[in-house]
Amino acid sequence: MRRMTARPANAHQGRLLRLLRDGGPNSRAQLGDLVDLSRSKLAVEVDRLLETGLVVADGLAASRGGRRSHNLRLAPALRFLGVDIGATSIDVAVTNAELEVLGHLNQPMDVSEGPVAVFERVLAMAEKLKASGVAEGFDGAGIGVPGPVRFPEGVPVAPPIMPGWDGFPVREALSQDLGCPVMVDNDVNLMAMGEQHAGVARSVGDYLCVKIGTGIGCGIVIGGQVYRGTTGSAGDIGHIQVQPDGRACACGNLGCLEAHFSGAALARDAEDAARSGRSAQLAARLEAAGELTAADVSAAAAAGDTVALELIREGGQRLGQVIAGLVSFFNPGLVVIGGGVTGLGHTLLASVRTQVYRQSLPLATRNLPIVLGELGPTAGVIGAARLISDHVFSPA
Amino acid sequence: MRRMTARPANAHQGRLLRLLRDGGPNSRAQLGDLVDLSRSKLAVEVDRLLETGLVVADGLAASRGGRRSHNLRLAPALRFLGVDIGATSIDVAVTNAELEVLGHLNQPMDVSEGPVAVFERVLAMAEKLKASGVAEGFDGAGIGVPGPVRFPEGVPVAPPIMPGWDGFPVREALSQDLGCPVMVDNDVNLMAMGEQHAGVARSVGDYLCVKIGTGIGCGIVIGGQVYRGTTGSAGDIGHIQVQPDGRACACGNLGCLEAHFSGAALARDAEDAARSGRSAQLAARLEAAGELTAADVSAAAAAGDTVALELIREGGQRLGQVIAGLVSFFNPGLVVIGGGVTGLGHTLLASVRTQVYRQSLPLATRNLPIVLGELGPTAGVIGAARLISDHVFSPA
DNA sequence: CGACTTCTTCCACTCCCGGGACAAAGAGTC
DNA sequence: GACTCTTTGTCCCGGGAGTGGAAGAAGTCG
Repeated sequence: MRRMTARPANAHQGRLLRLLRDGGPNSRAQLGDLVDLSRSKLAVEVDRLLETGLVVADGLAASRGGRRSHNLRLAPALRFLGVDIGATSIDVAVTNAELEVLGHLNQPMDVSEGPVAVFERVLAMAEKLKASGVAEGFDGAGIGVPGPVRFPEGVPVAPPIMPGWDGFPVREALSQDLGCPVMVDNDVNLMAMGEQHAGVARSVGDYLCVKIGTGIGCGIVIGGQVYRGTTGSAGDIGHIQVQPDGRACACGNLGCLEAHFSGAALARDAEDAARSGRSAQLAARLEAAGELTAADVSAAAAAGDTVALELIREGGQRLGQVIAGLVSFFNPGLVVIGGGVTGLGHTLLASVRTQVYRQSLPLATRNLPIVLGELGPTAGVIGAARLISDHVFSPA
Repeated sequence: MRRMTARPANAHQGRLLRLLRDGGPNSRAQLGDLVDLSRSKLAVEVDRLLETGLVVADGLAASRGGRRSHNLRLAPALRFLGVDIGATSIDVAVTNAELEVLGHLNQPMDVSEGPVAVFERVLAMAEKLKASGVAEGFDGAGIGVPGPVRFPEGVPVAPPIMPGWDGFPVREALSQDLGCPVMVDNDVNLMAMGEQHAGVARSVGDYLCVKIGTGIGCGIVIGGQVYRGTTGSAGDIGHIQVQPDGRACACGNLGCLEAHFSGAALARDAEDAARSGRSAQLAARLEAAGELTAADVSAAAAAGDTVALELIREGGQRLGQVIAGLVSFFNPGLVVIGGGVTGLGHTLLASVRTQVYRQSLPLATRNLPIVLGELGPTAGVIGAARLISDHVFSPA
């Protein structure tokens, strides 16, 4: 069932919609303070938005000393679908027009099973959310995939960890199935947008968002906009060399960051440590589970296991080395570290900070916060919703 | 003598001025094809520009099959001053409104002599150019300095190689002395703008411009605009670590790129090679001149000296290592290498290319040209003129 | 209850802009 | 050289967008 969502007729209306999205319900007068339009003009545009149904009246606003104003808010029935496809799991969430998460599902699934199987699952999860009553239909969907994307077309290109996805028309296909507008982007970029919208990066124009999961990627935000590079592969820092003649990487080179530090590398190192008997804790966990993950390392470290701590510390140093270079080059106003292994938390952060503050130039690091993402697994889905809402809230 | 240059009254006029600057003289009709304005509107704006004197009529245009059109061109008396202050020399040039260089002077001078002495010299050079008849006054001046700049104010901040320049109000002071608008930027950024305006980077939106001089810097161009970072120090890649526990750098760290490869490092390596007797050629040059520079290495390499070639090859490898990382991160559409040691030319280029194509991901390098800058020492001054012309040709 | 403030609506006026009509100037053809 | 066709420049009209003032509605505060 196709749902015809109205679109703003001009840039002013788009601006107003985004203000209502980011700032919540607001009165006409307050909007007037923000947008620099004459009262009459503002009234006209608001009336048109009310006509389209994108905006509705919502009671009286608090008085500012005189006549009380009527509040405006985005249509409460608007729903966006945020989908974050990771290497080994899928997150699907439903948000309202203000991008508040109303329902969120997570299921393990290997992305290598291919686009058809994955999207079958995604659609099933979306149906489940609908059935739970949080949505009747969707006005747009944002999709994140763990690899480079040709953004305008919404098609993955040459994704290393996603065999079978190269060239699959994700945007086209899902737009058909869901009956609503769809945008596709790299999962890291979406995390960056999520942290910017609702997380630690609010009010920062230029920043970097490093996501450590199965691999490592970096979202680049410039002037509030995600920068994607010439072919859509910007931020692909997992294969920067951190050690000449270092470990062999799946990409064919030696010493890549990902080979030395990432969810996958950490798990392998931990298993090594367990088998060689260097860490009793890790050995016990290996015994119990049959395999180790980054989460096990995190737990062991929290329990005081020195080998686990050392692994994290060393990884943070590698990561810090790369980030230091990027900071010198890009001079961001903030660095956010997030992703699956954020559980490593402050041990990792301390190690990264030490390395960056030591290696980068003082001018670039003087006021540079390096922090953990605060949204965890919802960063991706919120970013996805944000992506598509930017699209829906822009004139066609 | 203050020269009051008119400014465009609106964005349309600015657009037209920049079109005339970049495309040369043009007829109304051709401009109409480019700007998507109605003929009436275009006529009005052109008339106003003619009134201000920024644009003048210039004979008849070639016929396109019907009535011939009158050509328009930017006022032939407009003059921009481009100043490129390097670590050890100063370039000053005068351009017309189309940014063609009408006169160019170069003098050796050490930037460490301080801003007052340097600008005295700059003003003298500007006077000399005036005296030679290429200009009567200046409608704007762009200044490049070898260090980070707080761009909006036009003030150098914490420049490592420019003691005494920190906080010196360059823009303010020169604007007073020259009696025209002045903009200040990092020399590397100006080189990037120069190569974009008149060099190899025409028609490329996102690219990197690596300048190798006494130090090493990198201009970052995104969507045709220079990116300067949060504090104006973006592109400062000279102190990215290329070797853990490598050579000591003036900045206090170990293994910085600049310590291993730059004009200064190359000269030092060459002297070592000469003294230790490994290279007869270099020894002879050292004997003759008393000291060696990057140019000597370049000349020796051209003459077939294997030690010099090896130095260049090794340096290119270091540089390529860093560029490979930046390419993965930034995914540019082009990489330009320029600066004083471009004389090292194709030996260096080959070495860099090898390293980048081997280390970066195929998706990022698939269509990535890595080339030498084609403007040489004029890139900086043209970029400076471009900077200020963008300012002058924008509505106030 | 009255003075003052804030918010909303209405309206007249201005300005911008697009497009059509027309004239001017050239090219090409016979 | 006359004629047609095309391109270019100019003029004018009408529609639409936007501004700011004024008046009215709905509050607060003393």
